[in-house]
Amino acid sequence: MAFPVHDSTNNFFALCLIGPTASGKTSVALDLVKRFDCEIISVDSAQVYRGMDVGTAKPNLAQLSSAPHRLIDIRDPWESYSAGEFCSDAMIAIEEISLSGKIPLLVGGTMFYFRALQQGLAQLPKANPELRSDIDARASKEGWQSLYEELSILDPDLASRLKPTDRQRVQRALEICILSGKPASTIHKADSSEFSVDYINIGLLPKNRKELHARISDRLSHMKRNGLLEEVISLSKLPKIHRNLPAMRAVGYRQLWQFIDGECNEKEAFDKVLVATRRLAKRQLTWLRSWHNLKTFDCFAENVTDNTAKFISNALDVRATKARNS
RNA sequence: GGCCAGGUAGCUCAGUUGGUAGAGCAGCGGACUGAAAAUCCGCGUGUCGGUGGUUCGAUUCCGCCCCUGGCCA
Repeated sequence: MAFPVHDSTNNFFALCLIGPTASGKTSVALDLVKRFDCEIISVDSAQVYRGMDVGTAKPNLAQLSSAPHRLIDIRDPWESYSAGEFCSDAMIAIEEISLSGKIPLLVGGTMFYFRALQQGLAQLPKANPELRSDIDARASKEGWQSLYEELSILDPDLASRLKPTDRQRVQRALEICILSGKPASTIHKADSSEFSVDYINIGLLPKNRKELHARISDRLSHMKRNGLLEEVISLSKLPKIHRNLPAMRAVGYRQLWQFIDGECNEKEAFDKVLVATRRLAKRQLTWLRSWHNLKTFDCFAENVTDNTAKFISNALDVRATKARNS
């Protein structure tokens, strides 16, 4: 990607507001937009899909018109999206917003996207749907163990770090080896392209898990009243949609689809949604626990926005001073 | 009030012919290079209702008490 070269103080920079599901990221972000001249880029693997509004807790139309979000509603639910596509879309957005004189504010909970953007992805071949369905077909005939053994020959190094049961990664690893003709792990080791963007990471974290769980439960009741089930039912009726699509495996959609298909009753389905949401939050917190340069704030404190805003002003001042002195 | 059944992990329950206990679900920890709200890996977290007694030893046997459900009054 063509990207202007800057010295360390003239780099583009961006704010990242990172937190688990139901931590109140959207509300803080909307407040920050009022206080700073920034523009929001969504970092959310589910909100990219059109028509998935209630279940992904997407900002509503009024919110979107007062604070436009980039990278929301950019795919149909029967399409797919990826970390790689996110990286290039986000880089373009960061560049455009910066050149327009505003500050990019990346907001979301898809930690893999944040990671890929900040640390870069290796130059790997992109996803190939035909090859993947070939691999799936072989797996259902021969079993994943046999594909894992094949990977052990093509890329012993990577295979040793994967479990034969981790079918998604085994598939991806095979895909890379087959498409590139070399072991995936050697490409991983090659330098990933670094973009010259400075990121200021702000974490919105619950000070105790119970409170987050309560918030998740309240939000699910709210989603239920707001037609979550109806949303999933109407999506399920679209001709190109089926339950194995990446979009339909998202929390909420997957479990309610089980109810629609008669695999459980409605209450059971909503209970499963609750559990799946808590586990999602737990995995997000695991990422965040070892995140580098993360300034964290209690997401349920009454003055979260003031606290984060104060931190941001301070960071901006430091930057400005540094730029002046160089 | 009487009779019966039960009280074991956060929940539903199993079990110990007396040697301080284990499943499922929930939960917790971790991994993460183009599906990531995905995909995997690991971990029982316990005054066995309370209190006396018998016993080397009681969650288990016995007495009393408390609680819950059912039946009879």
